[in-house]
Amino acid sequence: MREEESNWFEDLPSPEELMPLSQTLISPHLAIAFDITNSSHHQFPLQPPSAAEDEPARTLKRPRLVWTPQLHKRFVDAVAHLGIKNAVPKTIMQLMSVDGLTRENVASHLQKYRLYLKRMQGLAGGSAADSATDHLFASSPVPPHFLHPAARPASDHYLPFVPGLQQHRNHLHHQQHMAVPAHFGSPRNAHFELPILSRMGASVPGYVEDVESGGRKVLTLFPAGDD
DNA sequence: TGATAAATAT
DNA sequence: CATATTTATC
Repeated sequence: MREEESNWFEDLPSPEELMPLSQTLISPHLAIAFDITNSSHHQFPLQPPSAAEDEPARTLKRPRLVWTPQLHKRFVDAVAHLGIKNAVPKTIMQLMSVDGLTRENVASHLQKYRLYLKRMQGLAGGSAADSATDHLFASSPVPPHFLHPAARPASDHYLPFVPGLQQHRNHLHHQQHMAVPAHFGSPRNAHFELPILSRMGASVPGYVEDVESGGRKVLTLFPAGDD
């Protein structure tokens, strides 16, 4: 009964501000389990033949975002270069320039990341054993400035880090189609459309793949380049 | 069923 | 924007 979910795209940065990377949408399991990307087939979401209705991106609820280690790496990198002061969700999101990534996503992740840093401070020098919870965060090295209360002055920038500066030749290995999961073929699962790709203005070769995992739709952003 | 991650609400 | 709470996923 909520019709107010049609505001996710309003946070989308302008194409000019955006430095779209090559992101691939794949199933979380495969993304995390393997370090490979695998685009299945069409770059376009499955669309019902002769279906008059489209443009569902406006009213559909966005699938859960899965933070891959690579994506988190990019997040940390952005925060590091921005500095703690400027490391606000909006700025981080803009610097990351990951298509499909919303400010809410970054804000939520930032919250967890801060708690992670705080928790890590408490156990500094002692046992830094990750309790299987910080796996994601542990995957990426934490800049020293993060743990320091007043380590660096306000006018400090790690690096310029201009969006588009790290333009690597993101080679999307969309060669092989992903292996079909054992439990593929969910009985009753609606299909969701990928929103942003369409409006990116042909800037990003991102691939869209809607995957139902055992009955739930999950969206995974999979950065292929950088570092 | 519980724990964790992400989303959503305040 | 930060924090708290709720929801979904593992």
